[in-house]
Amino acid sequence: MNKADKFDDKLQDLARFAKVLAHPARLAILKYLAQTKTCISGDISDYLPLARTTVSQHLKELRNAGLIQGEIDGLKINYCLHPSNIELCTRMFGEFFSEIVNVKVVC
Amino acid sequence: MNKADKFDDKLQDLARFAKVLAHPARLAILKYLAQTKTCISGDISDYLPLARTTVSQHLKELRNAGLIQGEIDGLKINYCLHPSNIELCTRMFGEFFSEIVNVKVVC
DNA sequence: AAAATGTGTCGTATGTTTGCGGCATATGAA
DNA sequence: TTCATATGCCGCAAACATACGACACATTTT
Repeated sequence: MNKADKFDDKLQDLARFAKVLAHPARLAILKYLAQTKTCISGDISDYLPLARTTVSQHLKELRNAGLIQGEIDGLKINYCLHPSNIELCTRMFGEFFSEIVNVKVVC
Repeated sequence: MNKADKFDDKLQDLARFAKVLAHPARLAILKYLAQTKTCISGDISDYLPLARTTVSQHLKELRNAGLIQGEIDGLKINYCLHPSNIELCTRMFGEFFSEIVNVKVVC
């Protein structure tokens, strides 16, 4: 029943990124990681009003989308932003918006 | 069970915009409207591989988010982008990305 | 007045997301 | 070896999104 795959690849990729960004917890995690440079999953669940497992799931989605990466450090996992993919995402949104912003309109 | 409202207002607003953009059909509609300047719902469902009612629902979400507007013209409704809100959305994403892009990272 | 047209809303089936407790695993400390 | 810690994955329940046919409604056209 999902017809999303009948659309242009570029739009699908952008929609996938948008979906990952479509939850305040994930936006908050990205901002937090931008501040802290790196931190562990437990720090994030202390910081956010969410259970540890819930944060873990959000981290998974961010990782799947390539927006963050994790580095194992003994018992802990240090999470960081994934700069090149953040940049790709930034560029893709920028390009999309440039196509629809400042369009003269009739109504 | 929805804890999304425990987050910062700004992040919630951005997440709401992201959610609307998180479907290729809605991205396609926005691009199509940017091209055509204005068109009716039937034109869009002819253009996209979706049923008329499905398009109608997507249009509703875009309208609710303020990204498009409709003007009644007799029997038809001419849809257009909503330039000021598109610009707001562009700005909000731009601001968010500027906070997380080009962050030096340790892993 | 009757038919055609362009839309919107409703109901429904199916699929996806969200939040979380419980369990498993893996590293490090006692 | 035994215990504590950090984390991930599983499974569930509730909520939400997606797609669409059937219907209703208003405005044109005939």
